[in-house]
Amino acid sequence: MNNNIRALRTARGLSQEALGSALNVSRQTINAIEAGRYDPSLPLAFKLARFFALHIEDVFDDGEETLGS
Amino acid sequence: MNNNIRALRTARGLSQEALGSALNVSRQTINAIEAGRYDPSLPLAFKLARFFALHIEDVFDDGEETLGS
DNA sequence: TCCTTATGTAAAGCACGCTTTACATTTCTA
DNA sequence: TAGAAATGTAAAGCGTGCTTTACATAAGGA
Repeated sequence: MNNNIRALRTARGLSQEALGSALNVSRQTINAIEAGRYDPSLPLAFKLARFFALHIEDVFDDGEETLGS
Repeated sequence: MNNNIRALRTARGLSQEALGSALNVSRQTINAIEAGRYDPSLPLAFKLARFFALHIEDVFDDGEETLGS
């Protein structure tokens, strides 16, 4: 599962720590997700997408064919 | 985390077993998710939403304020 | 250069997602 | 009303999501 989190975060000038704090997760969790070491839980995926005002499918990509919009 | 899976599934005349098979998960996994006993992993949430041709946010609801569309 | 901030990563530990096996109950249908 | 299909649920076991603690490295500002 790939994701855009690093790009979205840095575009907003946020550190991993700041993003983690905003979402109530540790900076290591943000780092691991950005690095692709593991996928977030569904609740955390919701928080991340909502934080960036995007759909989950616009933040994460599971590599399968996507919907028309 | 609430979800519409039971309604979406039965609207299509599928058993839990049939849906599980289509997504390569066990019927117990479908049952547990429908019953709200646990949330699916993010990859399984992608599969479920894609199966029903919906966005993840249209299948699952984490109870927080949602986006404009 | 020194200090601070940011990042990368590792280990131990706990909680949960998903499996298989198994059994009970409900519901449909012949 | 009997049998089959569907559903509900439980337990054991494995992998992983996330935590805290800890240490190392990189980069920027005074």
